[in-house]
Amino acid sequence: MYNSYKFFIITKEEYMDLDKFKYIVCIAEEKSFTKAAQKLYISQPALSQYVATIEDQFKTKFFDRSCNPLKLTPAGEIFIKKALEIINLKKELWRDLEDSSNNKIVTFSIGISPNRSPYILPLFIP
Amino acid sequence: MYNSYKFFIITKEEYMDLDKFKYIVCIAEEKSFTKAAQKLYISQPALSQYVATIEDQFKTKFFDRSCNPLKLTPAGEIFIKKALEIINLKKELWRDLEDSSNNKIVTFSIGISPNRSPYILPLFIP
DNA sequence: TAAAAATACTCCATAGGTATTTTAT
DNA sequence: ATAAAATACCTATGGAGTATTTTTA
Repeated sequence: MYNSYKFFIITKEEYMDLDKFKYIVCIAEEKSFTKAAQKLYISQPALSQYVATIEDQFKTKFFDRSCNPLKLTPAGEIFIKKALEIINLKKELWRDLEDSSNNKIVTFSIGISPNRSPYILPLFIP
Repeated sequence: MYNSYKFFIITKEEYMDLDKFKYIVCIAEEKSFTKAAQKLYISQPALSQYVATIEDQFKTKFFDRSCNPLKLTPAGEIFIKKALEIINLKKELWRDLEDSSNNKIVTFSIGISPNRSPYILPLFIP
């Protein structure tokens, strides 16, 4: 008879910082780590390390550094495409929440006679 | 004559960890910080702190804790809705990259006589 | 009064910095 | 030879833990 084992495979969850997707996008735009780092106000090594980390996570290279200027790999293309969609949704999220937050702030009650309100209230609507 | 000043307003960029969006979703589903924390395999205080941080960033509350079970605020509803879309796009990103990665792995060359290839090659195509 | 969320603190993992080396034109 | 990316190493921020104190039904 065989022993029975239970394995709990702890897969360290990938780390996905939405705001750093723009790092990859910026490198692709600038076609350079150094220039992208300047635009992003971070150091070039920090950017290289970030890319290395995320490339390791996906077990793929996003950039072909063997040519100058560097260019996107097919995986890089895929990443950029979806990343832009995600970044866009994030912006929508921010906008929606700011809208709702602003609406909340300007929510107030006006004491006004019912027969005059049709003339006054439209003035408040932009 | 007045002195002239230059102000560099450093707005600490919001921190958006895509993978933690599910924290908010989970709390909404479980209607409880404690239960959500258990499901997420983190401590309840860690979860409370995360929510506090992100609520501060958005300057809005996502949950109304004044009732039991707690419920989503309007801002919370907005967050969940967009967060689910973003989480879904993230899954697509993973899937797309894994697809491309798998394709790369199985890319190989076969030495085969041209006249036999029409019969053999189809066997490799799923 | 009991269950759940918030607070206080501590610790450590890691993002990002500087200095340097390696690589590619 | 020069410019750009990678590597080595260090520091400090903040995410997550334990212990404890408010809350609210």
